[in-house]
Amino acid sequence: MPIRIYNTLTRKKELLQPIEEGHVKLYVCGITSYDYCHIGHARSVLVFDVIVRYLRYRGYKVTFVRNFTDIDDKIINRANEQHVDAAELAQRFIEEFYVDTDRLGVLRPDLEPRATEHIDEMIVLIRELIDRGLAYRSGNDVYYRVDRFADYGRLSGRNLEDMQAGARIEVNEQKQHPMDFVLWKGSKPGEPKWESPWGEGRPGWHIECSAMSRKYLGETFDIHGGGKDLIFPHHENEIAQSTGATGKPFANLWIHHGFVTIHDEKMSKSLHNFLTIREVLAQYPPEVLRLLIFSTQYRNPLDFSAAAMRDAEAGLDRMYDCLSRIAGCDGGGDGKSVISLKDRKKIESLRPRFESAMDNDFNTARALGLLFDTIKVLNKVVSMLPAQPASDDIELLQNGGNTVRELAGLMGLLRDDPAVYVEIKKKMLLESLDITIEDIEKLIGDRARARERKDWATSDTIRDRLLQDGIELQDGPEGTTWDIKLR
RNA sequence: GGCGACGUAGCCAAGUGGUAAGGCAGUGGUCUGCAAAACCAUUAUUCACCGGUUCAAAUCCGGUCGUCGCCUCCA
Repeated sequence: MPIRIYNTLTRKKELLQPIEEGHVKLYVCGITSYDYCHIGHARSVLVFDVIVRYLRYRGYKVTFVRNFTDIDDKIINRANEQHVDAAELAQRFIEEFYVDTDRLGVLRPDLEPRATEHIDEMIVLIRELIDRGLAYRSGNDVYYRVDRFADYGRLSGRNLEDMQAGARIEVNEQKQHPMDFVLWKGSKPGEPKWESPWGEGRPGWHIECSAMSRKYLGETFDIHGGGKDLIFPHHENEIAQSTGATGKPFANLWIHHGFVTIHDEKMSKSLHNFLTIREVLAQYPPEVLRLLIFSTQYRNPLDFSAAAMRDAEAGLDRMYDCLSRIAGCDGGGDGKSVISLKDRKKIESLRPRFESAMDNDFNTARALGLLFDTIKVLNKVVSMLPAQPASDDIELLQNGGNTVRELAGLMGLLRDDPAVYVEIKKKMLLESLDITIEDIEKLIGDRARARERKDWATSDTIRDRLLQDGIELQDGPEGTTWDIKLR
């Protein structure tokens, strides 16, 4: 079965047909490193993480390049505010980026080029554009001449007239056309700068991706990705630069994911409504955020809220509980199978159904639904099992559980041992409560003695008291266990 | 103003012509001293609204309303 991907350029789902048989070349726009990453960045990183993992699972070789923008106005401004060196600031937040993405269990790309390490390649590209009449020098800057590039606006579905009509751009005397964009910026005193044929300066934002993708993936490659907000102007300008310079198509497929919203508004630095990855991970296990993000197809908006995280957490618990239950079902005998043909088929057909969901534009929401659907059947089977279950049934359960875990793993889910997952969560939640494990255990002991004398009033008082602290008691055949009550 | 996306149960969310996946919450049951947890079962005659095409529409076409995004830095 072929993989179909929605292509922003054509607004249709298209078959993935790598230029080089079996080898997908993917370029994704990474962060500008001047601050901590928010969960919108997390979505970007996680969406491409699952895409890369899935393509590899499907047998493709994937060369995955994601850049760091480590020089730009925002970095310079922030560095000035904090009285630090711009390069140091950029380096620091690249390191913080790794702290966050490592905690999320994100695979590192094959190559992570930085803008400042590719100034020479950018200069070469700008020269080519000047030679072809697509760029011009103006003062200390170099600009791209948009009206010379016939396809300008194709990716974002606009034309120059429309854009000018609604443009909120300030008039710049240096530009021949208001929509022209800067390729090289002459530096002002005190700013980071590099030598160039046009004097000291620094590159414009868009040119780095054209230069670096060309260097590592070639003039034409398979997939270029990023957030929807990059379609215009960033990706539009990349196409103008790259195709302008080479005369060849740039990327064949463009993947753009939707935004994370809060109260249905886009999360962004300028609106000050963002939550950083680390703020969220201080409250929830990383896989909860992954589950939330993959519960919606990547192109749709995703509204973040505590309620949504709670739901995701409950769902993840359900997944782990199922695995843990299956792990407890060992020792098959030669009893009769209790699994119906229908249930057996459902369990055994998970993989092809999962693949067909993912083949259809990486529909993780549907894929997760299939996983839960299988979990429902697995749970049912476990509950039907007699004392001496048939070894065939045990084998089917274990295979089913293993398949669930393997496929969930493509989304970076169910990677913990179920028992470990529970422990980590308990520890995390206990830290936010005003009670120690010793206190809890002492009260459980008191209550056990009360229960022995059938003093239900005392027993219930203790239980209620603990519940007020967020501790939930569970009486079982082997004594009383406790758990943190979910938010 | 231009361009685009979306509107499916209380909430989230699949479904892109063949008679509504899944999760959370709710309800009933099993279990329990009573609970909780867990498991099982169950929950939309209907897909914003109005028209049209079709044997058949949540899915296609036209219109209306609503929400959001891009056109400035943004994942």
